[in-house]
Amino acid sequence: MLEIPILGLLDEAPMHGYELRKRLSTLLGAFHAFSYGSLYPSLRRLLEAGWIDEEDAPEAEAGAVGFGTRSRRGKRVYRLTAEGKEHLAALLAEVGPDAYDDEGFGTRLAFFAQTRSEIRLQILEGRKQRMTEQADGMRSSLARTRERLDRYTLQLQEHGLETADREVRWLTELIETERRGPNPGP
Amino acid sequence: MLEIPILGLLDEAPMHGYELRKRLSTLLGAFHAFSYGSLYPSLRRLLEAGWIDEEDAPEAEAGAVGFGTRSRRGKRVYRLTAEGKEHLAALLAEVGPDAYDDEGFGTRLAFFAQTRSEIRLQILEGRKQRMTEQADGMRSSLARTRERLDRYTLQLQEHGLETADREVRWLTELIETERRGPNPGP
DNA sequence: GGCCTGATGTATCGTCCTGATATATCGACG
DNA sequence: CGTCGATATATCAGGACGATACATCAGGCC
Repeated sequence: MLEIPILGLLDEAPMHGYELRKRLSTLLGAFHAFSYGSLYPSLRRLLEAGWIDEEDAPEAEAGAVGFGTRSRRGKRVYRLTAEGKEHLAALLAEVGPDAYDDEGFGTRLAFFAQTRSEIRLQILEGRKQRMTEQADGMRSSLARTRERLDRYTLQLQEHGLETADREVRWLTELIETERRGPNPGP
Repeated sequence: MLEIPILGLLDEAPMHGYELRKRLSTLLGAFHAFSYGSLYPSLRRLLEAGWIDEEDAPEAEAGAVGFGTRSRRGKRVYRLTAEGKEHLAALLAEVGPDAYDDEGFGTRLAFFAQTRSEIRLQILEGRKQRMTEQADGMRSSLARTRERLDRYTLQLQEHGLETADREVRWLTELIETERRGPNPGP
């Protein structure tokens, strides 16, 4: 879910929902934006888990601070807790399938600066392997069916294949750069 | 939802769910695969709407053919109805926002051969405009924040931007090809 | 002053998808 | 004859998406 991006952004500075959403849209570029329909429920879950808490906003009224009942115009500012910081570190250091798919990889890369170089390399290699497999799968499927496809389906599949191949090359560069100049960890 | 790809595939030949799913995974290449959790409910909805019906499978038993109760091993073969064929044609000829986003465009392109050249051009132009706007948004956001971004976030955003730019160029080529050699409609 | 628009800000709802899981049959291979 | 992988259908819990509702606030405009 939105665990990593929310915790990651709150690690930089306390923030309210609206601002989180704006930052999320630009942060991930290719990896789409998220709607309020997922943002606010996520914040609630993170609150319940204790990873974040609510900072007293200057204008906030006392009494009746339940989720959804707010007397004055409440700007709800969220902040990362100590447990949340630990949890975020654990999530970012996670290697395995989750870290290699589109969303898992994208969100982790966006917060790579907060990880050790060793972990960064493992995630990059895992993602590269995943994308290589995907590209090879598309390539062989295309080779098998090429002559049966109409012009448009063919264009669609070739474009998809080239996109995958390009990502593999990009990852290769990232890996080489990482090996040559291993930035210090967080 | 899965309306277009299911109807489109069934238009080529009657098929059962499992085969639909296999064809869907390869058909769309870049535009991800779909799970059974969305496929079977979609089939049910399409049945209820009357766009498809169930062909008698040779081995199928009589009585109790309700969805979910099947006496013998039931290979349920689906077929496009006349209304379904009309509905599909209407969907494919739809121009507007829905036809320009990732999913809407991908699925329509895969069945472009069943559309008139005029519609094809409109959809390609719409998609191109959409992607151009997206790329420009990323470009200006990147220009504004470039110096504040760490190396990894920068790489992520630049890769996303290049991917968007590449798609615009690809669409430009498709449009030119379409204008030069307007394939006949279906 | 009075009005409107657009940005800020929080929140929920219906519809649908995803990933996991359960169940059963079929063909091939040793 | 047993077992393994492919074929095949189906459901469930959890959660995402898009739309929408509702406020406040700053600024322009007459």
